[in-house]
Amino acid sequence: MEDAIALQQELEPRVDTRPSLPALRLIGGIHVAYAGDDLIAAVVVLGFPALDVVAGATAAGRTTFPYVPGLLAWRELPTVLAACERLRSQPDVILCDAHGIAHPRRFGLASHLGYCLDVPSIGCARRRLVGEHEPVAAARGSRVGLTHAGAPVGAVVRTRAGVKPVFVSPGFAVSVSDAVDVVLATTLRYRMPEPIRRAQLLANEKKRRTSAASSVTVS
DNA sequence: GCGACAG
DNA sequence: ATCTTGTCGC
Repeated sequence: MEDAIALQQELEPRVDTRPSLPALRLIGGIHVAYAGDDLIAAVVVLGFPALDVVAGATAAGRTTFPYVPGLLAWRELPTVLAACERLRSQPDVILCDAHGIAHPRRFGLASHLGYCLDVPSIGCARRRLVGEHEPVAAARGSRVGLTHAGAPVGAVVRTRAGVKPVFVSPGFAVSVSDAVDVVLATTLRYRMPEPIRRAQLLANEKKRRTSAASSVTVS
C-alpha cells in the first residue's frame, strides 16, 4: 500500500490540463458494481448531444485490494480497463463515478483511467473526498470552486435544482471549466451525468444476469 | 485521542 | 459499494 501511494505521487507531475476539449461527438461513462468480492465494471459510450447509447461493454473481476479512500484505482481500475478493452468505439472524453484531481495526491480513479487510456477524463463524485468549498446556490447550473491545500481542484456543481450537488474535477487532460460544462451538458433530469447513469444500469443489469445464470446452474 | 474518509 | 419496504411526489 505504501507502494501504491508512491506510484500516485510519481504520476502526479504528468497530469496536464489542456485548455479546451475537442468537439464532442462521443462521451463515455463507467461504473463498477459489487457482488461481494466479485465486481462488474461497465463502460458505455453515448452520442452527443443526442445522449443515445452507441456502445457498451462489461468485464468481471475479483477484488485484490481493499477499499482505502485515495486508493480506489487499485481496487477498480484493472476491471474497468478490461471493460474498456472490449469496447469498439473511442470516446472523446470519459466520465467517472469518482474523483479526478480532487484527491489527496491529485490523482484519483478518473485520473488513472484517462492516463491509461490517453483519453481526456472527468471525475464526477457524489461525495467529497478532499477539499473545501462555499455553499452552492439551489438553482441547477450553480457551482462553487473546490480547493484543497490552497489549490483549485474542481467544483461543486448543482445538476438538479434543490438536489445535493456533485463534486466535479479534472481527471486527465481537461480543465475545471470544461469538466463542469460536460457534466452539465449531459445532465438533465437526474443528478448524475447520463453516461455514468447508463453505465450503472448496464453494470447492475450484468450483475443480475450473472447471478441469475449461476443460480440456475446450481439448481 | 477524536473525526474524516470517492466506491 | 452493499444490506433493504414502503412511501412521498411528479
